Parts: sequence; C-alpha cells; structure tokens
Amino acid sequence: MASAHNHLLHEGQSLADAAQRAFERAGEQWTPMRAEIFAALSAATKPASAYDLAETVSGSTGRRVAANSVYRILDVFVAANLARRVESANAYIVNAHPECEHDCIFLVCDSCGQASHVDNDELTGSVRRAAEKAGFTNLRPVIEVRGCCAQCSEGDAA
Amino acid sequence: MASAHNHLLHEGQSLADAAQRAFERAGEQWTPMRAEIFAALSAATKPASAYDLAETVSGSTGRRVAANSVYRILDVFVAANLARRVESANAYIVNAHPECEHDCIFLVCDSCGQASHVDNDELTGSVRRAAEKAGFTNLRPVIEVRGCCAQCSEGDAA
DNA sequence: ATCGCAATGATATATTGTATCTTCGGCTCG
DNA sequence: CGAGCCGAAGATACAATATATCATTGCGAT
Repeated sequence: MASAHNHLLHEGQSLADAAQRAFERAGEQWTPMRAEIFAALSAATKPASAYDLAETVSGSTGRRVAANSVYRILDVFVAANLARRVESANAYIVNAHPECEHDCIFLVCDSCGQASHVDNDELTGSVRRAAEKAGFTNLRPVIEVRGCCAQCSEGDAA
Repeated sequence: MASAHNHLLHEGQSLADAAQRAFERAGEQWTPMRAEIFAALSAATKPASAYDLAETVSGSTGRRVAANSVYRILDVFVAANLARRVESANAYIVNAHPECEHDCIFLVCDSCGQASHVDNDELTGSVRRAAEKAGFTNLRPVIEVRGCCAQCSEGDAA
C-alpha cells in the first residue's frame, strides 16, 4: 500500500548490472574487488558484517582480503546508494534498487537475523520533517524495527 | 502538536529519585554501583558509551570498574526504561521520564555528538503498525536521525 | 552456620572499526 | 618511452565496542 511507485527490483546478475551502472554514473570504478564484494553482499541472506564479507571474499578469491579493504568499499557503496548500513546490527545489506534514493525502514528479526525492508516515503518524510523542525540539517534517518519475524513466530509456537 | 500528554521531566536528584522509584517498582535493586552509573549517565552531556561510563565511575569511586559490569547494569536500566541505547552511536542516554513508556525518536548530531529526543507517538505508532503488518512481533523500534544540529549549523556558517 | 541467590569483580576474548604506510597498476604529460 | 601522479588495494597495527566465564561478596532465609 504505502509505496505506490514502481521499483525495479533486481536480483542476481540483473542487480549486479544495475549496480554497476549506477555506480559508474556516480563516477566510481567497478573494479574486480568491488564486484566480488558486491556479489558477496547480494548473496547474503541476512545483513552481513564487514568481517563476514571479508571472509566470504577471501574464500571465493583464494586471496586474503583484509577487513579495512572491505570497509573502504562498503563506504563507497553506501555513498553511492548500492548498499545500506543496518545500524542496529552493525552490518550491511544490498540495495535492490540502486537507481532510486529512499529512506528505508528495515525490519530485523532478533531470532533469525534476517532483514526485510519497507519503503514508506510518507512515514520517513514525517521523520525527516520532525528532525528539520528541530533545526537539524544533512539528515540521515535511521529507521529500523527489531523484533521477531512471522516465520520465527510460527516456528516458536510450541 | 505531536505529544500532548504531560511528561514529568526530571533532572538531577529529582531524576535520580524518580529513576529509583521506577526501578524498584520493576523489582530491581537500587545498589550503590547502579546509583553511580546512573549518576554518570545523567551527568553526561551526550550519549555515553559503556567504556566512557566505566572510566567516569572508576574516577568518581576510586575503584576500578570494568566494562562488563557497566554493560550488565546498562542492560538492566534499558529493560527497566531508565535508559535507552542509541544504536547509531553505540552509546546510552538517560531517560528523563522513566515513569512512562515511549518509543523515542533520537536526533543525533554528527558534529557535536549531542542527542536530543522527540516524542511523537503518532509517528512511532505508524512505524510499529508497518512492522506489525509485515508479521513482526515483540517490536523494538529504533528511530534515530543523524544530522547536523542547529547549533553546529550556525557555528559552521562561514 | 550454611545455603541459595543476586550483584559485582576479574579476566580473557570476540567482534567491530580506524589509522597509517606501502605497493600496484593505469594514466598523462613531456 | 619514461617520470610522475593518482586512485585502489594490501599489510599491519591498533582502538573501540561487546560478550563469556568463573570467582567472590554480601545478604536473607532456613
């Protein structure tokens, strides 16, 4: 209901292609290392920490990739809207529609760790306005909800 | 506008008293150590990390207080609504009205680090409803806005 | 007394995040 | 072509944040 505009939701190669296009449009280089990290991030089933990604990419490339390299690249990804940081999980998640800017709402399951995201510009807009009214500028809203997802609730029902 | 109900906003000893009452009503013990940590947290001008508090309390008591003790106590404080964790800052902030439960919105300045909080139950209620609609339960909303506060914006105006 | 329990202490370690300096590879400019 | 520049990535060290485990203390109940 909330978000009525059409997103292009990408996955797999289509997502990587879209990401690369958006990334290069932002003036950044799509290097092999960056592609590897993006792939690892897209393949993750839940928010991944920089160290998770370092390990994954170390495995997939056979070469040791240090955490600081991953952090550097994640920073660029976040700046270019290819990825988001989930603050309450100290982890990162791929942005499945890198072509449009959004304030996202993340729902993060305390039990299984999976995160889903909700777009609701009306709601995030209200949060922005509240901050602006308080004199804040350069806003970066962090809107997340920790809780127990539907799947885990079922499973737990003893 | 938003929050029309009357808060009792406490500070100093009045806050400590209110906190102690709420804490004991929750079935917890108001020990000297907990009082020290609460005092340090109340005195802080910005969200304080567990390690900050450990150092402060070590200084004020003369005895070495380890981080894990602080974490334990902060966990109890958060559970009893005496304090909040600011996820995007990995830090804690005192709750100035421990007697009423709220989802808070924190505004955190990237420049000076200070945090203010906004109550807007309508807004936080919408976030809750969005999560519930997605099947989430046991909700714990994390609503924060990083940005540059009014004071810092002025100062920076070159 | 001593048992049980909650709070705290002590210690070790895991996880997350930065800083600094070096190396590599591609590019331009002369 | 070679010298110099520059962004990306590697290597290393370290800082900051968070948790795990076991020991100790103090206090109330039996």
